[in-house]
Amino acid sequence: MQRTNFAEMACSIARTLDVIGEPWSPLILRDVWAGMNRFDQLQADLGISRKVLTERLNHLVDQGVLERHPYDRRPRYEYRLTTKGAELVDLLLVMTAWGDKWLAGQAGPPVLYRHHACGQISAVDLRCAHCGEPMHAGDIDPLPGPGAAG
Amino acid sequence: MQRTNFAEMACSIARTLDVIGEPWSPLILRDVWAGMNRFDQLQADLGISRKVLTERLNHLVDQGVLERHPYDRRPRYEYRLTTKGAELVDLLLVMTAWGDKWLAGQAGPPVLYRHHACGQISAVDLRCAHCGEPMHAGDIDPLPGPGAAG
DNA sequence: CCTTTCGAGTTCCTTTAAGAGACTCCGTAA
DNA sequence: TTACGGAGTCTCTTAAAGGAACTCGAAAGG
Repeated sequence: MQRTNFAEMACSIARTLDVIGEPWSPLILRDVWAGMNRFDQLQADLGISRKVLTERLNHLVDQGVLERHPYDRRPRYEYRLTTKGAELVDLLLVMTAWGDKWLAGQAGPPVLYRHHACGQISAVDLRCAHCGEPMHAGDIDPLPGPGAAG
Repeated sequence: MQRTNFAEMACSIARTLDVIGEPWSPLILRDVWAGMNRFDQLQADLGISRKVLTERLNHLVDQGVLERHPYDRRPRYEYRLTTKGAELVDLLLVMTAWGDKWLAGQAGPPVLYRHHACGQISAVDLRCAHCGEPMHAGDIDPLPGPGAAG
């Protein structure tokens, strides 16, 4: 497909999609976060085509989400999350919470998260960074910002 | 392309991607949330192909994320978020927060959100649903859950 | 020294999806 | 009776995903 370029849109959602919106990219991020750092590990775990994996890894490195670290005298690299990439994992946590609630069915969630601070199995909850109260779709009004188009 | 089916994977991230992971779907959701409820409005605002818009809307309705509401005696429908869909907007808020921080550049965020509870321009912050402390990539350990594969 | 092996890509080919734009269909209004 | 508006549908071109075989470089082993 000749895909539309989301990066140029005056919308942070579209721009974020340009970084991790392609098929497989969020799952690659998930795996790297979970400690799968090498090409063949990722390829085997995901069952992704090697060609596509190469493209995705290059893109994620170009975008500053992943870094290549040599681990051998041969040209061998591990992929690790940058700070920018680690903060993208928040997105995965929210996807997990939504998928667990709406798509897991009788079997229940495939993965549970234990929170270090309290030691409990838990999920993420969205709060206002300013007042700490819940912040969801119906709790906010969008306004044009400084970077608005036009 | 013959795309891999994410819905069957034992992973809530993959399953969520099966619902809104296709190109354009998050932007359609954004527009519907912002009050663009009709086919031609969406098509004009996004610049998306009519064929692809039809496919995406059908899929989102099938998945229970959007609902069709007749608004005319002719076969005319408005698309509205279901509860399931409105909760997906959380994902968009997190994408916005990340994009605003890492991709907005000098111009600043294209859109600002005012929080009803406190009246301030703010962004979302992830907290543990159990203890209320911050919950991010480094604050948790994944464990196998009841719906784990195999 | 010659051959294997291993990990990380790269190349080639087929299939499927996105983009673009014209066309259809149906009720209403002029 | 014709024109119009809104929501799709059809067709064709281009690009991307899947799959599998191939390459390449450094080490290891006989």
